[in-house]
Amino acid sequence: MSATTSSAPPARGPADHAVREQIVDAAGEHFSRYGYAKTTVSDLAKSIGFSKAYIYKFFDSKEAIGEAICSKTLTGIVATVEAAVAGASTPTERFRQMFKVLVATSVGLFFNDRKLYDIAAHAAGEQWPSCRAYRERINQMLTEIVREGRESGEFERKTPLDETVQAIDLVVQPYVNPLLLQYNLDVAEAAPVQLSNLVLRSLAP
Amino acid sequence: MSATTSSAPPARGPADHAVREQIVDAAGEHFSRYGYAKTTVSDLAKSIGFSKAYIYKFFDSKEAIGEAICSKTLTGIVATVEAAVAGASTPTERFRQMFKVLVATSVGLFFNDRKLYDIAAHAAGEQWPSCRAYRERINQMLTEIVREGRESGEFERKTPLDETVQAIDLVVQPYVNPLLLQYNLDVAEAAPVQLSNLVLRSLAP
DNA sequence: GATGTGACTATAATCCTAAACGGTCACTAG
DNA sequence: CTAGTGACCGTTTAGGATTATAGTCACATC
Repeated sequence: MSATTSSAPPARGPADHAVREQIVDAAGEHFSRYGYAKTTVSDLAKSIGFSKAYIYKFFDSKEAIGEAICSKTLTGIVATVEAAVAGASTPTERFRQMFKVLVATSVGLFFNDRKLYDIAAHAAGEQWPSCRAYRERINQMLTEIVREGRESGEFERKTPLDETVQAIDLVVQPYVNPLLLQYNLDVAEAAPVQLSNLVLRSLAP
Repeated sequence: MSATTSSAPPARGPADHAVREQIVDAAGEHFSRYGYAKTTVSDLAKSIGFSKAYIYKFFDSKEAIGEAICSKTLTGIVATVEAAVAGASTPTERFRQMFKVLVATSVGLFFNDRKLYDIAAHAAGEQWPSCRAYRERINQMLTEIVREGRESGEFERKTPLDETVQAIDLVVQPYVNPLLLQYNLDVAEAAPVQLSNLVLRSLAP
């Protein structure tokens, strides 16, 4: 539930402006309903009662609007995961929970808000900044969990932290990256459990 | 360098017949050069000096010809990997080698024979029998390596064998499944090493 | 200076029809 | 019976004209 974006070129016009928010709201609605490709920026303009040209006072391009929506979507997933992880008491449980909820939420997006999912998948393919930020956020969470597990003696300490986290990141990516997840839906239920077990075995002291 | 296929509906006409081989040879040549979509079955017929109709005495469909080519391609990869693994002395080394060579060979196919790679990727997406067989073969190899490692005391024995192998399979899939590999090319060099380390840590007794 | 737009262009999507393609079948030749 | 094919059909594609869209700009209003 944090603010809109994080990185990315700060775009055009004032960063906080009622109209900017109106645009984002309208885009969220339209993109979710009709998809990115089938909503024109004229549609967006019409729905907020301004001309198309005015939109371009706030966003560099249609893609930049897509970025904003994608960022919101991914931020939402992260928030859900953070809430779930907060309820787990040990690093082991936090990892299991994080992986499970991350995948479940993403799969949920796929089935319940497919149009937004498609934007995220496209964004992942094009490596939009929102997706880089998303991946970094996941990496951070992973790092923190492993660090805590090491401090508490729950996880081994010999392997360099970066190396461990990097490898775990590679394990989870196919299920948390929207571009890849869509090809792994058939195992998206079982994989988090099985892979969590494997990862946790690899983390044993 | 083994025979043609393994599973799959046995297709039409006599299984070994000079013309069948001619068709497969011509298809291998054409598909590799011009791609699956851009070669017509008339092209194939012309290049072996028969009519299009005759091709259908041996294959159910153009797709069935694609299957044969895909099967040959994947069988070739497996052969390369088997040769490489044979040279490794311990299960640990066999696993590292298997993962590394499997990915390197697949990446090589991507860059040196893109058209054939694309067929394999498409086949993986559609779960053609050749791809099921390929995946099963990889699973077999994995099973054997883990089993031997357990017997020699190199790997832990508590976790059920199936479970272990299944999880390792999930780890390697994103880099050995042609459909997925193409999205992971940027890490295809580093991933096998990093993930081998993680997997082997998880296998430690 | 801030808010807002209509008129414009170059590119991308859409639509349409003729050609090409996958696949079948009845048939011929030996 | 085996080897082999031309002619045919329903569906998919190619590509070219047409339309829609992203994005800009000079200008208006307050």
